[in-house]
Amino acid sequence: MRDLLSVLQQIEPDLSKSERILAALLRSDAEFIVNAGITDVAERAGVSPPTVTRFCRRLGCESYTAFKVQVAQVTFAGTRYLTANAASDAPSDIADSLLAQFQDAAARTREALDMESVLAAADAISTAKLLAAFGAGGTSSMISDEIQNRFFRLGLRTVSVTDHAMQLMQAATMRTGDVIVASSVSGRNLQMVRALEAAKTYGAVVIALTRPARPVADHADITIAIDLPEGENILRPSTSRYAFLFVTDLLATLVAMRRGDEARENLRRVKYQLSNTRDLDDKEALGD
Amino acid sequence: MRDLLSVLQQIEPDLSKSERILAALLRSDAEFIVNAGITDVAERAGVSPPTVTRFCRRLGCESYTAFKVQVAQVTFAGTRYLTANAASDAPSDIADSLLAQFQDAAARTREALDMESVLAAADAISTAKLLAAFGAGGTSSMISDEIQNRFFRLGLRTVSVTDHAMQLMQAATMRTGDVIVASSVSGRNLQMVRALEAAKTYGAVVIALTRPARPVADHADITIAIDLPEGENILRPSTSRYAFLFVTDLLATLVAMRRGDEARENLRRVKYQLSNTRDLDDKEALGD
DNA sequence: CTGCATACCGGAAACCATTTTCATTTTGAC
DNA sequence: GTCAAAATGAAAATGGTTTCCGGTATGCAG
Repeated sequence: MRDLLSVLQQIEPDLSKSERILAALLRSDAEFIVNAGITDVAERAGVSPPTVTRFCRRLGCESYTAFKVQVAQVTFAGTRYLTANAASDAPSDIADSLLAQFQDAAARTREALDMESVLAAADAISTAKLLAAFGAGGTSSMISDEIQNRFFRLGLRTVSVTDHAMQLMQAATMRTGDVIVASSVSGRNLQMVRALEAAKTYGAVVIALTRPARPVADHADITIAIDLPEGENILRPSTSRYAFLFVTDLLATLVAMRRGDEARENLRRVKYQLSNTRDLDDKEALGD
Repeated sequence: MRDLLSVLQQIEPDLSKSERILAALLRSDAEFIVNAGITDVAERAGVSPPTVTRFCRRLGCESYTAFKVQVAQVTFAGTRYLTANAASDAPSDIADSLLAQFQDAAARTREALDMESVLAAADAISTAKLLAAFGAGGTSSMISDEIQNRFFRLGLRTVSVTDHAMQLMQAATMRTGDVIVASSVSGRNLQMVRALEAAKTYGAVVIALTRPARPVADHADITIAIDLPEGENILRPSTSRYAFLFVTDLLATLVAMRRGDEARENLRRVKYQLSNTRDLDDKEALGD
């Protein structure tokens, strides 16, 4: 099933004036359309009902009703985004709005993701002799540790370094065939950049998970761009952690598939050792 | 917005015979309903159109059209969940399916969340003299560190302890007014349980983020139940990290709101010190 | 500038799906 | 068995959607 909004994007140039008004309305207030009849939509857009019908046909829908159904589907995630600002201070509204933010952050990240860089990164990582994860500061160091946690299970020699001095020292020991995954939310971690430069002179490949067009990205061989707007409420935790975590998971999954049997064998061993000492169910998750 | 299927579940016992037929049809072939008119649905179910209208009203919908829109939404979420098994090995399909898994994990967690325990936990944490985060193993230790990362910013004395021996030692030093947040994905971390027991004898309040009805939950004063089914594909990272992270964020936000000005002042200080030493934009996110 | 062809749009009528009304049937209690 | 209440469907009424068609704008050629 193709997505209504992407169809719209595609045929936008061919649209007439009235149809563009409808397109704008669809984008700005899809929820209204879902809850309104064709006459309401027509009136609000200042066009006639037949024009609305024609607009729906253009988007590949049989009828206005079919169109409405499709709008309902694509905006399901979207309406959640609208509630990203909590309706009230009531805890359950806050929970809803955090959930919306999280879902939105993940969806946007996935949407903006450049698969070619992801693939290039997965290729590099899956054959790395040593994988070093760099990151400093709340989110970035968490991601760095998480990278270590995910990749050592796949049989890769992995180390997480979250201390600038140690990053520089680690960099000094690296050589051709080694890979660094450098995470930086701001993209401006200059001390880390120094370590990356050093590592590159010794032949390591640098993969950056960071904002594009910033120092960290500029010094990387492969950049996976993650560029989320930060929320305005200082009391709210930032959503970028979810974006970084999502990319980490994607990389881990792709690398696991590339390494196939070896990854499976290592995961099995980890699980076996855990269940041996900790008396867990066989079905228990890895990694508590 | 309430979920149609959960409403259905709730009122199922009160339904009449014809309505049950419709309920069964809705569950078995929602897609058909989305693409059909009321007469088609009526015919297929062997009932009359008015009965269908009444059925929609019972489910809280204004009209059949409104009902159809809602069905479209829930089934869309459903198909997303179904695509959690990637359509193919193509990286972008895998990305989509990971995204679907996480969105689903987060939504389920939010749905199942017991707000009363969350509130009780937020109350306890916001007045804690010392906050100790316990956790061991991949996800749980990550969450433990993350709790430290989030709460120290709010002006709480916070420490993360991810080592069993240290947990026991930490527990021995705790007293009334102190709070422990214990994370355990499996809920069976027996060594941690020992530390929790010790801490309780010295008067600390224990909050557990874990599966219900397992040792860790049984030894907690407040349990926030997080109970996600684990995926079957061993190469896939588990989704429980997102669930735990979501709950952590929610707690952090609620505590931040309770602590109000003090939280704001501490966040401002952290930001100020960072921008002082690191030459960041003023608009930069906290916590890179 | 004019005339023509084309595309676009809206009014009104036709059409069709949905809903309401109301009579009938079924169910269940006494 | 009888009655009341609930459930159901037939048919009419309603209201929303689509089709048809004519008017208007736009662009192009002469």
